[in-house]
Amino acid sequence: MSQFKVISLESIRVACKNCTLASLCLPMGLSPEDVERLDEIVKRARPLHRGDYLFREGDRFRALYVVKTGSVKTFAPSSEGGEQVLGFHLPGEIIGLDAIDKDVHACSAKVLETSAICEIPFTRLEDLTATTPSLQHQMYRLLSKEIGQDTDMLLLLGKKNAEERLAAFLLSLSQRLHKRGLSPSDFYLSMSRHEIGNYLGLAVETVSRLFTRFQEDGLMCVDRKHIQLLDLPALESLVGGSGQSRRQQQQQT
Amino acid sequence: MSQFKVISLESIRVACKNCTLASLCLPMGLSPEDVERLDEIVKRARPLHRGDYLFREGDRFRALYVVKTGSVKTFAPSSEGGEQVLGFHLPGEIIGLDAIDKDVHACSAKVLETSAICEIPFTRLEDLTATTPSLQHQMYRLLSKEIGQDTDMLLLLGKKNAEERLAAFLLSLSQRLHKRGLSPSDFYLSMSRHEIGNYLGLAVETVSRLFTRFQEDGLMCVDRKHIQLLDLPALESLVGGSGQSRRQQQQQT
DNA sequence: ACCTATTCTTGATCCAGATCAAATGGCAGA
DNA sequence: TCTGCCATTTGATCTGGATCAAGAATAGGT
Repeated sequence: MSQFKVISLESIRVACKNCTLASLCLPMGLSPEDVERLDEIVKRARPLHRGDYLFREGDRFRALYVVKTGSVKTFAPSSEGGEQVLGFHLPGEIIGLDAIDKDVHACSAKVLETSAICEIPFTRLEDLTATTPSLQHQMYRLLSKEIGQDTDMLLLLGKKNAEERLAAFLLSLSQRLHKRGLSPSDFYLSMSRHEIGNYLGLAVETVSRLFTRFQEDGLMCVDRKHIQLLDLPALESLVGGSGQSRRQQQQQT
Repeated sequence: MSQFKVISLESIRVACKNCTLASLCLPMGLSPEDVERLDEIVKRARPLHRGDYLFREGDRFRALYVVKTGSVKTFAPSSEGGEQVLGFHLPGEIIGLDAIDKDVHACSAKVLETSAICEIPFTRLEDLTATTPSLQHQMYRLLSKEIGQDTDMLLLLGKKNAEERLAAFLLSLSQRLHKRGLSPSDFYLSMSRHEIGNYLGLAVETVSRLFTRFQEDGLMCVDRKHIQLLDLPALESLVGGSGQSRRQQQQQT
């Protein structure tokens, strides 16, 4: 029995060098030898299930996590009991970078559907990057990229209306899935309308109404959690801003 | 004349090891020898004036910038001509981390008042961190901290109302100035109401009205750009959320 | 000191999206 | 298959803060 378990774990043993997501993950641009060394510290890719936590707010920071398959949401408690969804993480995306500073997780990470997650002990990674300049550079880029993404989100929450936000959200998913070799126009939403609304700073009802409207306008086809984007260009022009909707605030400060 | 200039530049030559901001900046926690090495690559702390740019959106990324005195705002163009203020940067704070990933600045940085800025060529810094584990760790923490701050901002824009946003903004300034040895309750705002509103996702008029209201409520004293916070605890309880204002959306997704 | 442009303040009105309310539809568990 | 709970949708109403519209206070330039 315990032997079975070992075998089972071995069978799903991570192998960065064979991972189809390598080009999106840390190994990107590393030499084969460097990937080999990285491979040795990556701990496991055990399957987790909907509702499982990778870590909780307040947990000591130990490792970074990479989604191999499935999806994860991160969220932080807001004042007075509610929560703010901080992000949805798809295959190839790294979770936990925000905890390096304080050595404690300030948010929780919860698995949205059955997922395989790689775990990278941070101390060991740090040691490795100290002797592998290309990996160090990769880490800097990764951290920097995260900042850039947060910036995009600030722009979205600060300047865009409901319609633009949902369109941007759908396009973001589309683009990220596409990079992972999946269909950019046909996918499942592993998160609830509630979570989407929370993430985008909108009420559930608004999200629901927008899905309906986008469908009526022929932009997409919605069936429960199954989404088909029928008119990417139109969605892109929606995000661009203006379109025919209300005038935006033109602040030049 | 050119000799004068050289002397002048020399006189303001950065010396991390003597900098009063060292504990907030990169040298934090470095050994004297490491600081010495860092010192050698920091380029200058030339004085800049209101309206000067450290860099503009689209510029090639070359260096990180640290505010020594004064203040800087960073902002990105939003769709349709407006701009989104991304942050205000006070002494000891580092600017440009978001550009490492793409090697191009996605935002612009503009000086708000006469300021002294240190410039740290990134390539040289990166080389240095590769041979100085403590500095590498410092860099990771720095990048991570930036992500954490963006996260806080997402929470603010996604979940807080106008009153809470402005209170949070004032307290943030207060706390940051305090860390720099300045008064936490008496300071000047180097940015306009417009810029504050833009940053917080509010209209100028709303910011102005809130300043008036906070003053009427005895929370603070506003005279043009001169601010005195009279009741820090009250401001903190405002940020906390609830208070007596409208109920918040309690989303547990 | 004077003039002009800009920033800030204050008041009136409007509206996107939140909130409230209720019906419908899925799905997990027995 | 049935039951009950939760997610989603749809409709009606409400409201915080945006927008519109003037003044008032400042700062900068000459």
